[in-house]
Amino acid sequence: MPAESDVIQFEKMIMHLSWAIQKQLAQELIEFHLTVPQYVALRAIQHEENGCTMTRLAQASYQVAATMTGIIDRLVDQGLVERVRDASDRRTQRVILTAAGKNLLSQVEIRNLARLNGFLQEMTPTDIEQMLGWMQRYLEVMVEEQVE
Amino acid sequence: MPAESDVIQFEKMIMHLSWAIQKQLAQELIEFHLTVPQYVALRAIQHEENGCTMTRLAQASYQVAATMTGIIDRLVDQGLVERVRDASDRRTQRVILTAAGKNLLSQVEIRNLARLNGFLQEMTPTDIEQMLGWMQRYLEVMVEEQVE
DNA sequence: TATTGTTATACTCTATAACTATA
DNA sequence: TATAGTTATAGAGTATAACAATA
Repeated sequence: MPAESDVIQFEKMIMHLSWAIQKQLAQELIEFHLTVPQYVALRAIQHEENGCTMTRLAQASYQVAATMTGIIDRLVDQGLVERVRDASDRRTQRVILTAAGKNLLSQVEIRNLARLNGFLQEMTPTDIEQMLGWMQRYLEVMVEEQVE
Repeated sequence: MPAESDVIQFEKMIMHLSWAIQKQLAQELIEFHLTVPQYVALRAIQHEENGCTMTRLAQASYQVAATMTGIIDRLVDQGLVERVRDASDRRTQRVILTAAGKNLLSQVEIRNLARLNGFLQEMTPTDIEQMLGWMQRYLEVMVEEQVE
């Protein structure tokens, strides 16, 4: 059983850090003319092979479908994604990345990885494995179990 | 030097986790009629002895002063904080928690700590110390150095 | 009837620029 | 002049409810 003071400090750190990371990400995305929710959506689309349906996109982004509509509208306006009607089920929209969208995502990724190296170079491979495992576990216990 | 694939996986995990934590926090705060920025502000005020100035509050929340005005307005409307003019410098506002504000914060804290215990009980005290150290270091290297 | 997605609406968050009051 | 804070404005994100099209 963990010490009470450690739990309190842990809670404080998680709150501060997750907020700070999001605010700083927002800052960095400005030069790419992206907001954080837009970036989250782009990455969700990127991880799907044949385009991502709006329902899937909403789930992956922890958003309501109506919210996604607005976010995708703005990405379409910027020419970063396109909506394609599914042939087999004409209710479904498949959102796909354009060439410009893929290009922009890889630029942001390069930037992210370069910055992250500054932190990870202090760590041993074992440290990194351990952190990855803990973050994965945190996600399972603290987030995914809650979203029932 | 860390493996390339670990860096990529780490970046992916940090992005996903910090976003997921914030979205889930937002979800939990609904029943307390709070938004995440409001909660962040309340906690910043809590950590100051004699009330928190708007400028300090903006810094602590990584926000612009004008944004804080609106957030504090809504907290005042809810009766959770009050604005008090500083006697020595009448330009300065000191924002303080009301009894209701303190009470609400402690309710949220109880909830947070209870949930966190589910995760931390799997960990040894050494694990927790190590995670705290890494999170602290991440904050220093990846966030605070950037906010020059 | 159920599902997919959008539209309408109302409110919060956000930054920029212009402003007021005080130092 | 400089600083602390607010107001005005415009746009993005957010959820709820009502809706259209398709299954």
